[in-house]
Amino acid sequence: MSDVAELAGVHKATASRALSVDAAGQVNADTARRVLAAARKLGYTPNTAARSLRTNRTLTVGVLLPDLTNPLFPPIVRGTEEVLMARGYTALIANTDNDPVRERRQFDALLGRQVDGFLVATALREHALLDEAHAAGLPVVLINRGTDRPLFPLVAGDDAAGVALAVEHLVELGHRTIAHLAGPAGLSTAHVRTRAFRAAVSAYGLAAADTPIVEAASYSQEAGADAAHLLLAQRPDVTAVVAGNDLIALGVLHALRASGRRCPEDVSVVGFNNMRFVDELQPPLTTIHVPHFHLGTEAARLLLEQIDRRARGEEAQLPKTILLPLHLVVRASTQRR
Amino acid sequence: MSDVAELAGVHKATASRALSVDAAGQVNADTARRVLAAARKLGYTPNTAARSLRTNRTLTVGVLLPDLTNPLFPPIVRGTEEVLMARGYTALIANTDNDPVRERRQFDALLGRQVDGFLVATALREHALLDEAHAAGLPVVLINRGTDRPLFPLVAGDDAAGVALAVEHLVELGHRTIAHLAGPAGLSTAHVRTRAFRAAVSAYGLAAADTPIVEAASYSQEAGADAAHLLLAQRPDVTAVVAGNDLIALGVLHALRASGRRCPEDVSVVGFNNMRFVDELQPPLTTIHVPHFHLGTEAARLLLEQIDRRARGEEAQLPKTILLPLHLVVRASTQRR
DNA sequence: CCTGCAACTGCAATCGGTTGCGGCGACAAT
DNA sequence: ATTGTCGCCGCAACCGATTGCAGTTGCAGG
Repeated sequence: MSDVAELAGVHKATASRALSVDAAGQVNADTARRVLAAARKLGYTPNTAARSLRTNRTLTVGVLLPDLTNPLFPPIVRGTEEVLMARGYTALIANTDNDPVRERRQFDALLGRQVDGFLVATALREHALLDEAHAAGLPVVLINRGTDRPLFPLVAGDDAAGVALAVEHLVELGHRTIAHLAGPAGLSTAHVRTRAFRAAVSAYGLAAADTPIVEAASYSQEAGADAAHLLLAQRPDVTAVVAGNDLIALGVLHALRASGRRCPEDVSVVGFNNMRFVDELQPPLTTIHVPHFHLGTEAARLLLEQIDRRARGEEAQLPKTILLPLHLVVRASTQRR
Repeated sequence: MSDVAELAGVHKATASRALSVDAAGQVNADTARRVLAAARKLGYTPNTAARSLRTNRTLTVGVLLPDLTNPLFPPIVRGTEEVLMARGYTALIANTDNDPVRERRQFDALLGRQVDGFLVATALREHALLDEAHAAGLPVVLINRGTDRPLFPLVAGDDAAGVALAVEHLVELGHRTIAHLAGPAGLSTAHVRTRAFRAAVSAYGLAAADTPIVEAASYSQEAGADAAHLLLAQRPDVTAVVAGNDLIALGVLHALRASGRRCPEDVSVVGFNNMRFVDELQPPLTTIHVPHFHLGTEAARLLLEQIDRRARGEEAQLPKTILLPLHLVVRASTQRR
C-alpha cells in the first residue's frame, strides 16, 4: 500500500482513505481516482491481517454445526455464504459431531482466530457454551435449534406448523392411530415438534392412547430404526408415523421392512426437512419441506446486523425469533387407509 | 501478551519465546513455567492477526470445490479438517458452482486473506487459474481432478482400476453390450474413466461397436438422464451401463423408468463414488467405492508438507500423484443376464 | 584473576494498514 | 487585511505479536 501511495504521489494515509469505502468522502475525488488507478496497476490487495490487527475486526464468522456430512447443513452453509460473501465476510466452518468437548475446542479455536461472530446450529436447550458466549457479549445467531431461555436471535422453520401439516395430512388420509418418533428431548426442535404433535392430534380429537410418542436417541437413521422397532413391538396397531426428521424416517422405513411391513400399504411415514434425495428413497418420502438455504441467508443477515450494531457501540437487539414457513410435500410414503 | 509478560516478570519477547513451540528451547525452563502459568491465569490467547502480520503465515488454507451440496464433498472436507486442525490450520471453503468467473472471485478473495495454500477439487484439464497459481509458486494440492500437465500433486481414487472393476463385474454377469455414460471430457476424471472403459472392454474382447460411449454434459442427475435417453434411443440393445458417477447413474435410473425399462431386469447400472444414500435408491446402486475422507486427509497432508517445504526455502516437490485403491460394492442395480 | 563461551533475556525494529490530530491553503465573511 | 471555516492531506502513533542482535550473567578453563 505504501507502493500504491508512492505511485499516486500521496501519503499512505491518503491512499488508505481513498481505498476505504466510508472514508472515501475525506479525499479529493481526483486524488482518489489516481490512487485507485495506482492500486489497480500494481494489483494491490489489502493485507487482511494488518487491517484486522488495527481495526479489531476480521470479517470472519464462525459456523458451528454438528456434521457437514448431514445433507441438512450444506444448503444452510451455502445460504450463509451467499450473504456473507456479499459483505466481504468469510465463514469458518467447524463440525462438532454433537460432542461438547469437540465443540468447546472448535469454539476456542474460532475465538482464537478473532471471529466477529458465530452462527450456531448445534444449540442445546441447556447450553453452557452459549451461556458463556452470551455473558461475554459475543454476537451469535442460532439456526434451527434454540435454547430454552432466549439468549440469541433464532432463525428456524416453523416446526409447529410443519408438524400440524403432517398430522393434518395423515388424518385426512383416514389414519386414527398415529405415532410420533421424536428426536432427542434435549434439542429444541424435538421439543417443539413433540409438543406440536400432541397439540395437533388432540385438535383432531385423537386420544393420547392412540398417538404414542417414542423418543429416538439422536436424529439419525440408526436411532430412528431402533425407536421404530420399539414402537412396532409395543404398538403394532399404528398405521402412520410422523418422524422427527428425515433420517429418523429413513430408519423407520428400514425397520418396517425388517419387520415384514410395507410402506405405505401397512404404515404411512412422514419425514421432516425434505433433505436431498429423500425423493429417491423407496418409497419416495412424504415430508415437510424446510427452506434451509433461506435459513442460512436470514441467519447471516441477522448476525451481520448484530455485528454492525455492536461495532457502533449500540446495545444488542432483543433475541427475536424468525420462523420461516414450511410446506408439505406429498410423495409415496403415505396413503389412504 | 504484554500483560502475561508483566505478570511473569519478564519482557514480552521472552514471553513470546516461552509460548512458542520451536523457540521454547531458548528460554529457561523455570521462566517458561512462570510464563505459561501467567498465560493460563490470564486466559491468554494469541492474536492471530498480529502473528500473521509479522510471520506472513495465516495457518489457513483455501478449499475450492464445485458445490458443498454435492454429497461427494462433505466427506472430503471432513478429511481435510481432520489433519488441518491437528496442525492448527483452518480451512476456508469456497463453492465455485463450476463457474470460472465465480471461481476467480473466490480465489482472489482467498488470496486476499493470505491463505497459505490451496486444496483444489475443481481442476479442469486445461485450467488458466491453476497455470497462474503455478507460475506464482503457490502451494496447491489437487483433489480428485487433475490437470493435463502435472503442475501440482494430485490425490485421487484409482479411477482406471475402478472402472475395470465395474466392467469386470458386468462381464462376469454375462453382459456383452455395455455402454459408458461418461462425464464431461474437460474433466480428468471423465477422461481417465473413459479411457479405462475402452481398455477394459477391449481386454474382455468386446468390440467397440458393442460398447458405445455417450458423454453427459455434466456430472449431474439431469445430464445423466439426458445422456441416457440419447443412448436408449440409439442403442436399445445395451444391457448394462457404467455411469461416470453416481449422479449420472441416478439420472440413468430415472431415464430407464421413464422409458418403461426396469433396472436391473432389463438394464444393469453401475455407479461411481458410492456417495451417501445410493444404497437407499430404488434399486440400491451397485457402485465403485471411493474413500473420500482419505482423499481429504492425504491431500491436506501433502499440502502441509508443501507449505512447510516452502517456508524452509526448499524448492517444491515433484507433482506426484497419489492414487487410493477403490473397490466394488455390489447392490441390486446389477444382475446376471 | 582473567578470558571465553554458553545460556538467557531484553531492546527495538518490523509486519501493513488505520485514524486522531494538526497543518495548510483557498475562500468567504467581517 | 484579519479572522474563521472548510476541504484535503500528511504525520505519527498504534494494533500485538516475532525476531535479529546485543547485552548480561554464570561458569569453566587457563
